[in-house]
Amino acid sequence: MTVSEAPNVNRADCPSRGVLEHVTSRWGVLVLAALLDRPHRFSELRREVGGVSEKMLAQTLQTLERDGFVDRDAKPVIPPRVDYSLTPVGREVAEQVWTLTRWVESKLDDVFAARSAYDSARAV
Amino acid sequence: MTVSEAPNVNRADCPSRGVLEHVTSRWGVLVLAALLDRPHRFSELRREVGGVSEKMLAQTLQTLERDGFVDRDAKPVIPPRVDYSLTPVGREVAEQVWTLTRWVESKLDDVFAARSAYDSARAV
DNA sequence: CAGGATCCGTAACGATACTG
DNA sequence: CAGTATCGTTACGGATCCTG
Repeated sequence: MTVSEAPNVNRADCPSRGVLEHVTSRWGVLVLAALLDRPHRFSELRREVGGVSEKMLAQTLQTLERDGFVDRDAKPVIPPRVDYSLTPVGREVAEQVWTLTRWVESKLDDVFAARSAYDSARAV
Repeated sequence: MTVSEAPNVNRADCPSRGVLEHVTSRWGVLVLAALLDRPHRFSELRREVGGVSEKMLAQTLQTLERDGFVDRDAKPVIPPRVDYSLTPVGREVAEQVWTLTRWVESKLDDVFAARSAYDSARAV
């Protein structure tokens, strides 16, 4: 857990940075959380995530698919039907991220209290 | 865009989103990782993180301090000396984020393999 | 229905200069 | 040394239109 054990990690251009960014991005966490529940179609995800544009949802899904976290199953039917689900490794990340998210939520009260203290200490 | 339809936690404007963003941001993770090792001064952090501008480091530290994750100890001396360290709750987040980061790194090979497969499948 | 292509505004970021 | 202030750029995200 010490940084000195992995010095190269502490760099902005570390390759893990990109992956971490993908799974913790604004829409990434929400998509992973939704897929953690069950597979979803494109429009289902759009509705469940809420507030995401088509462009960003498609982009998010593509990067997650490319990283090997999401499986895309496009059925050759009319009208098109595409199902998204988590790969085994994708399920692992999703659970980690979701755990972190839950933890953050459990500490929200502390955070808000800290913010109030911080703000009132500066409000002259 | 009506987000109000979204029933569960899966909402873009969820309050935990902001906090999560702060601790998983580009510089946030690196600052937390550095402070997990030991307290640092401002310029120490700048050197250790590497590639961060003064502006972004200051901003990152302020956000983390406001959320109650980082403690700022400014000593009234000339020249100024400011030490940053993790609060108890800050240490918890830092460990969580650091765990996630290491996990991502342990899966980097899989990710790169998945990317190669994805790219070569489209290169045609 | 699923997504590509395009246009465009904002705000995040970096570099620099300046201050207590 | 530890920041703040200002400015220019970029890239991210949203809205819209279009297609298989």
